[in-house]
Amino acid sequence: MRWQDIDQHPCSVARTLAIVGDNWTLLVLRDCFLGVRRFDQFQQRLGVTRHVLSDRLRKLLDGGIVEKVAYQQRPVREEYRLTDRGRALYPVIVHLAQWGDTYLPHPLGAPVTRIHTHCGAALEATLQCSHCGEAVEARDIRVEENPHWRGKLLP
Amino acid sequence: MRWQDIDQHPCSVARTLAIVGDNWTLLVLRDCFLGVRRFDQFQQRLGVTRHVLSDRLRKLLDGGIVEKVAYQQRPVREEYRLTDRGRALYPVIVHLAQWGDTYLPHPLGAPVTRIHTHCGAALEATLQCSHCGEAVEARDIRVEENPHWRGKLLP
DNA sequence: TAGTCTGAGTTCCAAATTGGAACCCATCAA
DNA sequence: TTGATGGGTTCCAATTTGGAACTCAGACTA
Repeated sequence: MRWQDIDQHPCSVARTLAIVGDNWTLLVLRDCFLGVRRFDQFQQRLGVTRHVLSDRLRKLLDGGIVEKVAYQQRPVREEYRLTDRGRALYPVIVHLAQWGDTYLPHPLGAPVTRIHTHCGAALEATLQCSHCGEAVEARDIRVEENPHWRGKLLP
Repeated sequence: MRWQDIDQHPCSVARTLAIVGDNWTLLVLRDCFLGVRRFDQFQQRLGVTRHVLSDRLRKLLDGGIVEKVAYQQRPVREEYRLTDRGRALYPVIVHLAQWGDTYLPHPLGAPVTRIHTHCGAALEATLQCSHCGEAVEARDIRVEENPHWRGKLLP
């Protein structure tokens, strides 16, 4: 199968990754959440080549994760801003950052700390069940296949 | 910059993505969490070519995310199992799946439901602050640069 | 005893994608 | 008039991928 066909897949993870699962795209998103908005700024920070960046930003646009907003007329200059859909991916970035901080620590410490502005504490995200409020680990989860795909998706 | 150099980066997200941020690797991980363990099973489910799969599994091994365990002797056959480090990536997969279910819904509904075995409810993960217990959104977070990189990492 | 099957890869080649660099275009500023 | 600036596109060589075939060790089968 080609990578470009995975957006056809019934799995939600696969369809999501068809937009953001690419080598550079999650780093572009990380930068979006740090407030980066302009093409050249992404390019300099990531060191990715310009046409790859151009292609990835187009995919994020097509997926509705960022939108182009003109920040000046004459000459028209546009920047890329996260949409609400895009901001909903924040937990993914936070958990990737936390995993890295925990398991691949940098000798000089974590480069940034995320502060929850409402309470002032450093954010430590855990997977929590919104029903019972308990912290959830992978072993506490059972996966149920929905009737239409019975026997087709699970191993 | 080459993609292969991003593991040098001070950013924890970048270093994490150096291991899992590849086109196919997060799908391999998704399958790990569904219980897939054997080379041919990954290969058939993903449709990825064998040498790409071989390469990705090696990176997951090197990153300590999976380990090889012999499930029979003579001939020795080994399977790939998640380590504790690997299981700690579960929130990433869960949030990717939830995002896909919400924003790229499949006409036939979500393919699988994750049930929290302790309480029996379908898991709906939210990003929560472990200090105050409140649900956290991207706009509620302020990023603080740690002293050593002052002025170098943030835009 | 030869032939075939299985699991887990490795090797080969053509096709697609990337990295690097240069180029383009509209506008502003000197 | 020349040169920046921002946001790209175009070109080519080098790398990576997709697809298919091959390997290898042991087991099963007739």
